[in-house]
Formats: sequence, structure tokens, C-alpha cells
Amino acid sequence: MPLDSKTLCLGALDAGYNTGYDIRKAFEDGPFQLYQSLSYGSIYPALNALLADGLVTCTEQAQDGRPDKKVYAITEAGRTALRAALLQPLGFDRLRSEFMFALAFAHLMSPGQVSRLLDDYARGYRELAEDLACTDADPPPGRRFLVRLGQEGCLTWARCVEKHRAALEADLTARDPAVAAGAGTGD
Amino acid sequence: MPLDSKTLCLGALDAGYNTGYDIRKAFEDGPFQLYQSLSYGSIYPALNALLADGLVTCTEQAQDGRPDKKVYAITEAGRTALRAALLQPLGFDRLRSEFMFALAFAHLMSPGQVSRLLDDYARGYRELAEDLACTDADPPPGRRFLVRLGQEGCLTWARCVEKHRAALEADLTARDPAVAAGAGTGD
DNA sequence: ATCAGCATGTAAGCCGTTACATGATTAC
DNA sequence: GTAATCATGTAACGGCTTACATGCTGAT
Repeated sequence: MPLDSKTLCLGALDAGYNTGYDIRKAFEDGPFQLYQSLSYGSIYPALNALLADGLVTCTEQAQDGRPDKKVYAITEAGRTALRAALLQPLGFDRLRSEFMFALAFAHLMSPGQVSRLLDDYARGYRELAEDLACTDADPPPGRRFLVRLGQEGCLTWARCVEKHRAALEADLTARDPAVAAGAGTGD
Repeated sequence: MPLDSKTLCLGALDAGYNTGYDIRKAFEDGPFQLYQSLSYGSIYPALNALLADGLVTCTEQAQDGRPDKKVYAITEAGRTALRAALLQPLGFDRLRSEFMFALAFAHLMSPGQVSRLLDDYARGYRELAEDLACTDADPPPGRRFLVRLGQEGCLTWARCVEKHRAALEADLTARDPAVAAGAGTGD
């Protein structure tokens, strides 16, 4: 349990996201989007718990035309706690891909359906790579590493899919003579 | 909710894993390990629900020296349900990486700690790639695609990490003059 | 001897997501 | 007008993981 919602919030705070609203964006559209997720229902209780533990401070900030803000800042104790959590043994990556699982059963779908799935999937990763490009200027070394790897990872994964799809599609049409002959099977 | 535990079990059954025990292995060490996970607490209730719905059949099989087995088989209705679930709009991949998140805060760690994390991580993916190699012979096209992509994906990800780590490590030592000078900071 | 593997199942608990509640402003 | 953005928070629901219960065999 190294990375619970409290640790995640501490990290976001250290990275410069300083309200609950902003923290969510860090995990929704920001540099962490690929690797972790966190929603309001976890963030706000976590921030309150961190405040009670003295790991963060909070300054209420009135704004005109906008709702009041609670601006949080990580304390020295908070940074120590973050460091400690990060150095505990980390669990290995866990990828959940509905797409990959679904494609294992390509033989139950029509070739057209499979091709559409592959198109969407590869496009999704290419778009993700672009989204990751737009992040803050001059980040610390670790965050730069994270963003670069994310971009390159998404792109190479998309390419990998595109490279191997031909073999899959060929195998499928070979198994489905009607389609191979151009008859159309109610696709 | 396309891929709930019932759908996952139907898929494993279609892939030839035919007991609760075996299904777990399919998600623990088998071809699905990279993409989905499922534990006993989900599998056995799911199988019973599927049986009640007529989507699978069950034959009890006594064994000598081993506990009795319940051998399940997917029915035509089950295959139809699986196909239907797979064609519903699929959620996009979700990667959870404690490592990547942790590395975003490399500036809070010593260079030595960072290097050790990187070593372990890359090695983990190389080992995973090897594990994936050992799977069944003559799988359907989709499963072959899944395994190939998994192997290549793990390997290229490991290489990607190894390619970019030098820049990270250089940035870190540049920021930490004591280490750069070889003084040693209680690492 | 002791541990890992085979084999099925239950129950509790944790944690996160989802939906709801509130409300002003700006852009389309 | 209507939707999206900013902004904080609560409550319920759902589902998965973990731990427990049971028990025999074969390997170390």
C-alpha cells in the first residue's frame, strides 16, 4: 500500500498542483494521467486527512466571480512522508486492457469489427501521445523522464499494434472463406 | 461494464481453461496476465452465476489423490453472450504504475535509490516478456496477436526505459553536486 | 517434515467510483 | 439559452482482494 490516495495527493502537491480541483486535473489530463487516477471522492477526504496530520497546510482564498479556493501546500513533514512512501517496495505495473482481452476472441467477431477496433485503439494511443506533449515547462528531472517515456511509450505501442495487425487480419480472413471471397457475411 | 468477472470467465472458458483453478492460472501466469486479473473470490461466484444462466455447463469429475474437479464448458448461449459483451464499447486501457509515479519524484531520492528502482523495473519487464513466451501451441489468431504484442511490448518498454534513464541519472547528479563529486550523501 | 500444488468456496472489509448537491460566470 | 469551467464536498453503491476454511499428494 505504498501509493494510496493520500500519497498521491502529496505528490501532486509537490508537483505544484495546489487545490483539490487542480489535483484532479493532474490525474485527468496532466502528467500523471497515464499512470494513476484519482477522483474527487478520494481527493477531498485525503486532503482533509493530510491537513489533520500536519502534512499539508491550507489557506482559504476568496475569488471574485469564482468559488472560494482552498490552496494547499506540502509541509516538510509531508515531503518526508512522501519520500518514505515512495521508497517502500512498489507493486509492479498493472495494465488493464479491455481491448487486448477482447482481441483474444477475434475469431468470434467479423473481420470488419476487428479492423474497426484496431483502428480506434491505435488512434487512441496516438492521441494520448499528443496530449502528453502539452505539459509544464522546466519540470524536475523525474517528471521530464515520465513525460518523455509516456510519449514514446504510447507511440511505440501504437506502432507495435499497427505492425502486427496485418498478420492478425490475414489469419482471420484465411479462416473465413466467405469474407476472403468477398461475399460479405452480414458484417 | 463490458468486461465484468462473468465475461472474463466466459473468455477463459472459450480459451480452453475449464476449471475455476485453471481460470485463475490463465489470469495469473497465462496469456491474459498482462491485461486483466481475476482471483478466486470473483471466479467461483461468477461460474455459479453463469451456470444458473445456462451460459456454461458443469461436469463433476472425481480424481484419485486430488480433490474433485468441476469441469466447465461454455454453451452456445454463452458464446453468444461473450460475443455481445466484447462488441459493446470498450473502455480505454488503464495503466497503473507505482514506479512511474514514484520516479516523478526522483529529486526526493538519492541517485543510488533511483538507479536501483530503474534496474528492478526494467528487469521486471524483461522477465515478463520471457514468461509470456511459454504459452500454448496453435492458438487462434487473436490469442497469437495478444501474446506477440505482449512480448514485444514488454521488451520495447524495457528498452525505452533503458534508453532514457541515462538522461535522468545525469540530470540528477548534476543537481546534486556532492554526489557528482563522489562525496556520498548517506545513500 | 514441511512446503508447494491441486481444488473449491465464503465472508468481510476496503477503497474507489459514481452520482448528487450547490452555484456563479463565461463562452457558444 | 445552454453547456462548460471553476470549486468543494458527501453518501451510497459496487466490486475486487484478502483472508480464512479444508484436505490430500508429491517433492525436497
